[in-house]
Amino acid sequence: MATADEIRQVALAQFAQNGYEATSMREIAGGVGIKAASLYNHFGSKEAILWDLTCTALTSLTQARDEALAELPAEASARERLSVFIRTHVRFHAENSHQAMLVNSQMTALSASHFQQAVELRDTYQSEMQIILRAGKRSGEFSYLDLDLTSYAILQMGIAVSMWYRPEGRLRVGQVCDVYAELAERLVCARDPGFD
Amino acid sequence: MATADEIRQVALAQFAQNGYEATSMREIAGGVGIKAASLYNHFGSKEAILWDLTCTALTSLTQARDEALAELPAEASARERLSVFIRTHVRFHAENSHQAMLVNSQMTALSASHFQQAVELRDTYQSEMQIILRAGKRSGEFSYLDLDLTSYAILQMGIAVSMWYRPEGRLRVGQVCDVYAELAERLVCARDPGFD
DNA sequence: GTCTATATATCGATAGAC
DNA sequence: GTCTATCGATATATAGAC
Repeated sequence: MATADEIRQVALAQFAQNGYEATSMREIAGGVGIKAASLYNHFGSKEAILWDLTCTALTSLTQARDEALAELPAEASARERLSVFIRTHVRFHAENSHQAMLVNSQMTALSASHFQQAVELRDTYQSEMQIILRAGKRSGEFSYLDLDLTSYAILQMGIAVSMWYRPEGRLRVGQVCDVYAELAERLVCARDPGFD
Repeated sequence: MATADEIRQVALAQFAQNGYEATSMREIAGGVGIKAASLYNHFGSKEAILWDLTCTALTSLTQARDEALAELPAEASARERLSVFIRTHVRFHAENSHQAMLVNSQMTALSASHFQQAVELRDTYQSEMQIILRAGKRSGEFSYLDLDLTSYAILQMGIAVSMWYRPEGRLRVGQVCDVYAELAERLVCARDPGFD
């Protein structure tokens, strides 16, 4: 593997587990097997590493969701779209917990400019959930009290999976996705679109 | 206010907003209006401040929940108990967002011994949710696929309120509690206990 | 591209005067 | 209980040899 990628891998694990501020360039270098000064041949600063990792995490998450939704037929119901979204969302947070924890708790360590860009990427990702919820209410499939709060609740349930899921645990990742798809449908009182 | 309490107030805000590692003793002292060395007349170390704040936050949260549940009659239904729990939970996270964010993202900065004690306090708090969910399933009020995941989901929805709720926002805290009580009931398919 | 050596700054914490 | 002064460690980052 290229050295830059080894640095990404080690830094991601350490930032996610111990926090950005609590991780030193020496510790990252030690994990790679080089000296701290050599890191600067690959990244201009410590913050540049964090920004690289944050960008990759947010775009990977969005791309995974977009690819999954693109496989649905154009006439797919809101219920189907919600199911695909939440399953991809939960699977990503289970299988990429370090990337998820980085985005969830280390973004404040970014520079002001990078932080703003990261917030925009995250908001773009989350806005698709509200589009689906609105469409489902319009079609009569969904019923909910508040769009913002319901969308936050659905997304947050899945984000938390990154904090407890372990591959060797009681449930396979597919089972976890099944449960959360059911929970999300309950939050919007999902009904079959042909119910009327 | 006693100086120790002023230190608690300033440190809580700075730890929650910028993170424990990113906050220096000089910055805390500056917020109080004293010099960094004077902090050590009130707390033995920086970690002692974090531990003090974490303990207070976790016991306050548990106490608020216990007091609210204690006001219910002994024969209260699981549905009523869930409603009181989630409303107290959400209200605390909305009105004490700094304490909530401290517990949610700075606990890893504690010493190993203190971290373990904090995890136990948090688990004790969360276990009551599972007791209510089990009772509701037994009585036929609730229906859910997985106890652990459903309880995580309910608690996590409310925890996230601390990250976005603003007193000057669109909804009063009471309205937010109403919406989340409804969302929690949906997650367990809550029905009136006298339905059969 | 990695190394040693180092610059410069800041960290948590202590000593001792007042 | 607050202050000034400072210790020793460690931080990010750079310079220059190889």
